[in-house]
Amino acid sequence: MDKKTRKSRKSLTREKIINLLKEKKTALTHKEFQDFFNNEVDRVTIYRALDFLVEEGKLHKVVNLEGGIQYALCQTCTHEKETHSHNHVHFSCLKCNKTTCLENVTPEIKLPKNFETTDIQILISGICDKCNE
Amino acid sequence: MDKKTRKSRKSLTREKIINLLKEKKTALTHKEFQDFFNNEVDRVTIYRALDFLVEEGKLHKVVNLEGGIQYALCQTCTHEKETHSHNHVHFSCLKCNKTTCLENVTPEIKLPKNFETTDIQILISGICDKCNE
DNA sequence: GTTTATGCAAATTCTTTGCAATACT
DNA sequence: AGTATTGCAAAGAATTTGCATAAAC
Repeated sequence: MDKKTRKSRKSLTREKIINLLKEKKTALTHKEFQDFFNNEVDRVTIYRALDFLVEEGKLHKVVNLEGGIQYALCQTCTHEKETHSHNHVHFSCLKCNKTTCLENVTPEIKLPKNFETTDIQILISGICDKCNE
Repeated sequence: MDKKTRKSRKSLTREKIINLLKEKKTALTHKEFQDFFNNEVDRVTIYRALDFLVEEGKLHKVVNLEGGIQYALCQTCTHEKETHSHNHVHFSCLKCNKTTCLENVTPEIKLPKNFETTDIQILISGICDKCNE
């Protein structure tokens, strides 16, 4: 169904996804949702719920350095759909494996003459503050 | 076979891959190689040749904003394997669809306290200089 | 009652593995 | 001759599609 004309209803799966993301405070892959839900939710349902939430602007996709897709609940992203911006940094810790948004890091990138930026995605892998003691 | 002990031989597929990348001057996906080779080369062979070249350090993987994997021939990357670094910018033009390395752009990213960087990948999509007139 | 959300089966696509044949050195 | 490369078949993983049932409004 078309995104525009569709009327959404209460969906247990979508609620579970949002709640899990709030609890874990990290971006998760489709497989991880499946595992956390103990396979009680059909994978197709998870695929569809994730797509729905991305379309709605509640989640966004994060691509990790290996090309794997994770879904994140970004504070700054969830509010205003129009100014929905991704030029912040996604950090993936090699130790605890958590992927998070570094909301406050806003890098400056000077492009050569005549290049125009539409979207930026920055992926950093390394050790996060919690694992680095 | 192990990367270390292997002795490489002349490979038509690998040559074709390198030549195509030099000609196109853009990062390509596995599928694009297949198409450009008119399916004359088996896809498995392409997979293996690409892996080989990445291991050898001749190519590197670029993950695009949708999670698709492309293979690029970066000037700065091809030479010294040890200093092989990816913290430069990959630019993907929305008009001509070419993905290129902006070799000279070296952004400064200040991470919060106690974060340690191992690898950075920066993807920018927009309009490239050639399309922007 | 109508439309959305879900589950199951199956189709499709992407990638990897095994093995025999071929080609390079 | 010995080993790396290639092609083919097939296995395996990831994702999508179709349709019937269940749930929301």
